[in-house]
Amino acid sequence: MAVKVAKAKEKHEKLPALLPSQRMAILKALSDPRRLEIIERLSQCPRCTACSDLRECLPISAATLSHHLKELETAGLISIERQGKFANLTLRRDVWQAFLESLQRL
Amino acid sequence: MAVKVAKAKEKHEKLPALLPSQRMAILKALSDPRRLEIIERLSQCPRCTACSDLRECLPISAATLSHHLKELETAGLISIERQGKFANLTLRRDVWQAFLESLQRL
DNA sequence: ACATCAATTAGACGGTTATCGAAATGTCAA
DNA sequence: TTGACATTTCGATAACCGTCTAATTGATGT
Repeated sequence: MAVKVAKAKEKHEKLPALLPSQRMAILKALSDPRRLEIIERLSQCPRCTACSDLRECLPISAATLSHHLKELETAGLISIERQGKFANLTLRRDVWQAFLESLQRL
Repeated sequence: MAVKVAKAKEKHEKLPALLPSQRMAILKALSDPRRLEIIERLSQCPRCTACSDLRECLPISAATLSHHLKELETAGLISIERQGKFANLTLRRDVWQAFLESLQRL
């Protein structure tokens, strides 16, 4: 999923512009306060141990958090790297940048 | 409503940063395909005669369009200038710019 | 005054979504 | 193996939201 984006990041290639449908998916994903806060926190930490850390800040159940994370992942904004019991989240800064540019281009 | 923004535009002042609540309101407003398309169209035309023009493009009833316009106005993204029977819409480009910057600042 | 037209409001309906508790899955350590 | 722990999935519930039709408001021209 969203393979091109990951490859482009590794190879320092220029990202293709976001499709309108991808832009819409991201906007929908950002239209919830908890999800926006997750993105904000991920953007501040270079690495963020997942739910464990996030659940200390957000007043939601583990189930709800898991739901939001899946939404963000589906929208392409974060990647979830599972390691044993835990899950590490990272903001996809290249996708985020492409998203901002697609809004600037209007 | 959003008086400071309008004044700042006229006087070429620097806009204050968006409050988190304003940013959230704008994100919510943009999370609907029709509203995003309205913003897109407004950004292309320097002046856009309201519902008359928009309804030719959007497959929605007048009532639904009116609802969406009110949402965009409440979020601060557009201003509606009523002249007799008609309503003229304009994108608040200063608010839009402030919104983009508040996302870049993350 | 009246008819017409643009836009808004009111009210209802159906689909979507955020949320939870409970159960399931999977991992690690003793 | 067994138990504890992190995360996900399931099923249900309540609130929200986009949409419509019908009725209303307000302005214009005859």
